[in-house]
Amino acid sequence: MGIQERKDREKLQRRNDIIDSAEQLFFKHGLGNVSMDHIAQEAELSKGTLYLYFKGREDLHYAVVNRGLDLLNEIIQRNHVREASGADNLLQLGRSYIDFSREHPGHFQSMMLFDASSFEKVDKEQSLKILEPGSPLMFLIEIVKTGQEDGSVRNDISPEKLAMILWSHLSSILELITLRGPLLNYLEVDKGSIIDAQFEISLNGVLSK
Amino acid sequence: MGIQERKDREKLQRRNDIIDSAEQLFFKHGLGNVSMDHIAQEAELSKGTLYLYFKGREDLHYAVVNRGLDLLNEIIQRNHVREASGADNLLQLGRSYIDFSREHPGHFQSMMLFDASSFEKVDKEQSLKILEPGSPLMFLIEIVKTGQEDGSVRNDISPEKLAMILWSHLSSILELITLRGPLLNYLEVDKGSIIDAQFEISLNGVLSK
DNA sequence: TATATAAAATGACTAATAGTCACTAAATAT
DNA sequence: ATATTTAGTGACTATTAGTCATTTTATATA
Repeated sequence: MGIQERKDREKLQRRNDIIDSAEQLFFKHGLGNVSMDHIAQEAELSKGTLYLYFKGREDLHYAVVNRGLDLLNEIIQRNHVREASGADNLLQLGRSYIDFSREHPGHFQSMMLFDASSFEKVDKEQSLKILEPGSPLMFLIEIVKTGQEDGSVRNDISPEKLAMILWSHLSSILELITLRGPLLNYLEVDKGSIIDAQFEISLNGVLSK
Repeated sequence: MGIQERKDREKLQRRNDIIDSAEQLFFKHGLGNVSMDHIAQEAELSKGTLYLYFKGREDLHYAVVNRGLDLLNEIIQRNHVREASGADNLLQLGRSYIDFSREHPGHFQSMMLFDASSFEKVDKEQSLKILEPGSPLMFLIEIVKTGQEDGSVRNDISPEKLAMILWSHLSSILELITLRGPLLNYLEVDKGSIIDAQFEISLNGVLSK
């Protein structure tokens, strides 16, 4: 039935239009300064319609986060070198994440500000993308495994644990730079060099000796 | 003038009573589920009175955070050994922070959930406690300096930078455990051992070789 | 084509809640 | 005893997330 297909396509399109509007406003005015009315107006729809496509504000926010994850994943996949060692790909993945935070600061902030505790408010269908194969985190775990197999990464700690540590470490520094710039300025810490330093420190602790 | 002194004392007392009430409710129901009306009721005051003592909700939240910082600082100072090497005190400070997150989970969460971007909403008077001498972060910087002087800590990176890295790294893992337990469970990562692993990794990268 | 049914969209309405302010009450000074 | 200053009150406003009875539009049917 061709009509149903078109309708599905249009529904998806409308959904994406709404995310476009939300994204644009979030990035422009900051997450906390954008109301559902505001988004509805931008999307040229009534507020009620937003709730036909999203469970609520958090669900819409998470849809934006999901786009960020897709973007990040693209960058990671693009820079991944199948033939390289696990260690090298680890380094590369880190660089990809840093690039992402620089090239898509809005998305990065949106991801950092997504409250972990509001997962229940997110529609189940899109809820666990972070845990799906192909997500940045899952891919990182795979790379750590590869590194442990080729001997370039220490194997006395489980790949999941190592991956979570690496991810948390890098995220925390990027968050520091993105959200707490004034603190770093006050302490006269250079933003570029702190990334390099953190990178060396935590990667070093993860590679084989 | 004795009357003025008593009044000042009573004012401070009232202020502390309000923080007590807020703290209690925050810890019991979670930060996001407590309204100003609720706090006023708990403190047996009218809502308007809260605004005589605090600039707004964020300011009150920060007052709770400030108490947490004081508590953390106490623990850090208690465990500090003046005669020990910088490296040893670094290790000790990390342990103190971990202890704090375990013994005062409410305060720890409250600190983690305090939005860095809302500093402007905080009363100037209590605003920059994090940057005052004697705060955990400033004390950490001092310890790193000591370590660099006694040769136990690498000195090719500024103490401020190293301190920020260490602080961010440990905070991120503790935040992971506190706010994203389900993720760790799903990945079958043990909470206790991930702390140990992260500790080893990031401390190792900071000590002299 | 005209009519019935289903799907999509609307926006006025409710509920919750942060913050304000004109007023009252209590404490202190004269 | 009265005036003045300080502390406290709670009804009110403004904002905004989310709902739902109603309307509009699109599709199916006769």
